[in-house]
Amino acid sequence: MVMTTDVHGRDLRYFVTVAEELHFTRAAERLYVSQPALSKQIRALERQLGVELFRRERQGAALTPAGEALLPYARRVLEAWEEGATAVEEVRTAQRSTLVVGMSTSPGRGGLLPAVRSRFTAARPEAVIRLRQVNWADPTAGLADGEADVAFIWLPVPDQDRYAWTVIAEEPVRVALPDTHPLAARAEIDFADLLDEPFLALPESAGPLRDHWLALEARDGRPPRIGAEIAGTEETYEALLAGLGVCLVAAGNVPLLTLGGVTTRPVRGVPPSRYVLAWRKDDARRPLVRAYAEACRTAARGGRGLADGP
Amino acid sequence: MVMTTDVHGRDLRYFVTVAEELHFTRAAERLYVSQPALSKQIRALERQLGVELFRRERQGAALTPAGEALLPYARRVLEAWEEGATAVEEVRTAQRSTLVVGMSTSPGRGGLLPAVRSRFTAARPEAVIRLRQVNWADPTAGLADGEADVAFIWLPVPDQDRYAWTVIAEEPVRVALPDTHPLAARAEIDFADLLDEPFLALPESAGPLRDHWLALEARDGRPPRIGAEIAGTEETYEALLAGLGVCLVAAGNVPLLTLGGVTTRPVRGVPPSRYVLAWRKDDARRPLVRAYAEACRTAARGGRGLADGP
DNA sequence: CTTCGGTGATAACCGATGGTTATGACCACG
DNA sequence: CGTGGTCATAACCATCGGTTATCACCGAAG
Repeated sequence: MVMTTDVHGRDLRYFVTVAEELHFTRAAERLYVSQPALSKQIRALERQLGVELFRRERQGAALTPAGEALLPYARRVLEAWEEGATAVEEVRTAQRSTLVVGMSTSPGRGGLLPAVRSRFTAARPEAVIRLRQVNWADPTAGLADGEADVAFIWLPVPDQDRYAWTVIAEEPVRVALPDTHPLAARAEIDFADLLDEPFLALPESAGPLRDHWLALEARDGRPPRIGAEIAGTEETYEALLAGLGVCLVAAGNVPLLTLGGVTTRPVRGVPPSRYVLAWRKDDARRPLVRAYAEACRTAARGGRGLADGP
Repeated sequence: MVMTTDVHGRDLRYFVTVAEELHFTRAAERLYVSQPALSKQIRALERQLGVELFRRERQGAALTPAGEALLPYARRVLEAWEEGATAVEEVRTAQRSTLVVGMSTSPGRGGLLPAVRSRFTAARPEAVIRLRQVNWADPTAGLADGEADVAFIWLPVPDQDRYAWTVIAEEPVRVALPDTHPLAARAEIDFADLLDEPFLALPESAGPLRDHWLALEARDGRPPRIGAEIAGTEETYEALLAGLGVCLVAAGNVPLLTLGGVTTRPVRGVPPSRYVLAWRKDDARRPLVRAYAEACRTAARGGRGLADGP
């Protein structure tokens, strides 16, 4: 196994140009460098290879056998790199013109998504939207790991200073119970009456959001009973039916759960939840992100006093 | 046309290694560089391409789509370069193990060449000798332009300080004439009697060697008449037959011309000529050159007091 | 024979690059 | 809650790759 040292693409480009011109000064002009710089680099390449590539003569240069041997490979190297750079460039532009929208569940809410989409597409006709449903284990719905560029999520978000958002809705909280649950008979429920109920909880990794849906701040320090962990709509529905526990749910999400056998009731004593479109602060300047956020504000009929944050 | 900037092969090697390890620290170890250096270089490559190649995560790194796209091309670039370097290396070793022997005419002289070859091959069995006949326009028989590594030539050599040599023979000079020439009747000729004869001369480019064979130093400042220029044995023979002029010839080269119709006679008043094996001083350390010179010394029965020079 | 124009090589210099070690922020794990 | 692993950052330094100015060389043209 021969150990070959690395080469700078520039040196090969210089070499090929000199090989084409057979003239250092002219090649230097074509390359927009000074002739001494070119001479030195070619010399360095020769030293690196341990062989002369050109014979310097009065009226220019001539390829040595070694130079002759190298030339086609040098061209191949440059060509391969050019193709690689182009391939990357394509990915780059493709990803610059597609926006991935993360969501934990369907946003629903009376055609919110189509409304945003049509506004967004009007502003950015060339852009492509990809929706991506993300497991509830990730409270940022894909923002954290770069899977999504923007995301429909519930506050609070962990790592608060890495994200910005605009509020879409502030919704009262209801409790979801199996029809068979004793409390299901009541028209409205005090959260105090739920303190001893087993709760369905988001995975640990959801951090403060898990606490939020357990209404930790309304429990006065007493730890909740966890009936099961849930990471998706269907899971939750099945867990409710199975009587593993109850759970809080935003008013706007109620339709996702009330498929039969499950009821929801208003809850007193729990603050409303805020549903937001969020993005990484790093991406705040990306045109597609800005455009989507703007589309979202207007679609949610901005001006109702809903604030951006943080 | 997209303008792609150059890339250093090292950066691609770093990239490929990280892509294989998916782990900066391990990759840095494999590459024998520090982890910060690797991080910085990858970052630089990403900045150059304007795109992230890896997503840094807790337990290592993962390729982004752009990185995924680049990887195969990066491998192709490295591979192409590896092949190119190998090709050059082959040329290098080939040329290091072949010795090109330049000569203006066949050295003849009773099997000199086979004797040198056998001695040389005994010392360097792996080496290959290539003989190369060079036009008389080049008095260094190919040393000057690199066509030959060693050469059998006549002194004086131009650019004296660029070459070294070992003397093979010091031979008396004769004059070659057509049989029909009046002077051909004499057994021996004074050079004074040749002063007005037209001479066959080497090309201008032969420099001092041309003057030598015109015996300029024996003419006392009177310019010679040039009957024709000659650049090869057959040319010379034909020119002599045609009566275009006479010419001086070393005793050892007489057999090359006396094919019929041409005679040679000893000349008084012209110093003997020295036939040498010469090489570029730059090459004085090359093993093959040294070995050939040594073989030449012994084959010419060194110790007869023939000096090396300069 | 000298001058002149054009070749590539060399020198002196300077900012950028690519490496080092030391350190930090972060997070998973006992 | 330390501890050990990740990658990133900082400060520093030698080398690299470029510049301009200049040289040595040689062929062509006065």
